Amino acid sequence: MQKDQSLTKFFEHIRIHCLPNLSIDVVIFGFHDDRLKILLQRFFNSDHFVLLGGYIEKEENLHDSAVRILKERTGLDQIYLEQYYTFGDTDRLKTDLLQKVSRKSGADLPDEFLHSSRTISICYYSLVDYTKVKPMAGPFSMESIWFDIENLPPLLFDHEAMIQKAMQTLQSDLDRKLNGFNLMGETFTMADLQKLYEAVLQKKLVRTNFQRKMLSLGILERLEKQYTGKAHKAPYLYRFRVAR
Amino acid sequence: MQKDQSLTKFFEHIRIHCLPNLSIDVVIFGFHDDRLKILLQRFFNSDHFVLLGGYIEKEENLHDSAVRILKERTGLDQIYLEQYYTFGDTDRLKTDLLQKVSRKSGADLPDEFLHSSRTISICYYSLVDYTKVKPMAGPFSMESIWFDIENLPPLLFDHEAMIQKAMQTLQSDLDRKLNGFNLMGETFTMADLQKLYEAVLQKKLVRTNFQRKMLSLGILERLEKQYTGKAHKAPYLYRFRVAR
DNA sequence: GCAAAAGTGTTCTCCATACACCCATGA
DNA sequence: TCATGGGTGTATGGAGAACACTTTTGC
Repeated sequence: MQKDQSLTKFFEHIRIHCLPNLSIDVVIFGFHDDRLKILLQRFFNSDHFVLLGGYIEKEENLHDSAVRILKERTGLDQIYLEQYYTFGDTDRLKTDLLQKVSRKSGADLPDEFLHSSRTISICYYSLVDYTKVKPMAGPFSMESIWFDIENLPPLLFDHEAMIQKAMQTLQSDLDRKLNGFNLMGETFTMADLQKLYEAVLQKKLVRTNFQRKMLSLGILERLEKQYTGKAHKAPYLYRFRVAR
Repeated sequence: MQKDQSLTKFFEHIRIHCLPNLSIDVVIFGFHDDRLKILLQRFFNSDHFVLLGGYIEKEENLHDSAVRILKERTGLDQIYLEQYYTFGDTDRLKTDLLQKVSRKSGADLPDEFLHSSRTISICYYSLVDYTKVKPMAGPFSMESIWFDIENLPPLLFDHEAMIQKAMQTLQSDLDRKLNGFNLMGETFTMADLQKLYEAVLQKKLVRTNFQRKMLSLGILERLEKQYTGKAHKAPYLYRFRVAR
């Protein structure tokens, strides 16, 4: 494996072209099987995971940087991204745990990681259409995996706190910014939408009132009925009316 | 004037002890004469102003850094601080304007400013008791002045956008976090409090309903009446009931 | 007593909740 | 015709808006 060499090259590239002491991490939310999911990448070959992230090029706007990182790793364009917090505690990298994990997994981490200098991370959360994401490998990992928000694997650094704060932000943004729609596909039933809201807010909602509330927003376009072959009334499909 | 020399020393100190490419800026809100105010510092001897800010020491937590900067410049301890956004566009320093202002004012700015490298600024807003602030001089300025939010002076960099976003954040935080109280003194009348809310939300509120709403929160303690000598009913004084 | 401001009571509307009811579908 | 889920109607309660009313104060 020439992992070592390519990683060294990677870090050299970062050192030359990117801002020191800074990184971007992105909490990528998706929705599938009635559950809210987060896309994480395995940290080398360990049993720990981390958020997708990257570094900021010297001549690149912050937001553009987050967009680029996401595009590189998910193949997605036109992504919904929201900056929500910047994490900068001196002990946020938890290097003790990092070294333990690295030893245990036999990963041959470069010094840049094991004794990494202080890094401040600007965090974004992103809402994506789960079905459209094609996870791609990153420099620290061969695989990216979707995890249930309820059932996350062990995480490195302060990425658990990042996810928690992203979740809180999403919850309080959901009604105000109506951005939950970015998690859905092109068309969907009212039941789908309700399940999404329930997954984000982590509580049950009353079906009939939810329907009225959504319709009263005036942003849904009712399409034809969806006949599923199930023994009950066929639900309407809806689409988001694009603001013009 | 040995401004040049001390500034050079200051920047050398920064280069050694602080993180490169990063800064902190703080929007300091106060309330006086029924108006919402912001504390700004004159940029050298120019007619332009900037937010109070500073740099992050290499071994200092982000929040601690903001606290230190505020304490150095206002003398305040126990300050209400909230991180709200990180600004990082490549053109945010608006160096064209900076150079023009510098030439016009005859300020002899060090190269670090005129051709300053990319800086990403982590922004906080702070709510302080106006009467307790004793503005102190900073490295770039002799004077700090309170300005009406409605009547700000010309600003450098992207500090106008920072203030605007801080204002939006404060407005939407006001009801949810009930942090407006940090802008008031120890005791106050209901009319004082209403004027504060009106200044922040920039709209008139209905007196009678405002009173009921505030009292129903259960966080106000009613004290003795305040006899002002005016020819009308004396209002009660209130104090914030500290959570125990 | 009067004007001005503070405090309280009352009504109305709106929205969220809760729940009853009917409708459509396929077995 | 029955079970299941989808869609609509309706009663209720609480919060906010609007406004009438009373109380207190110093002149």
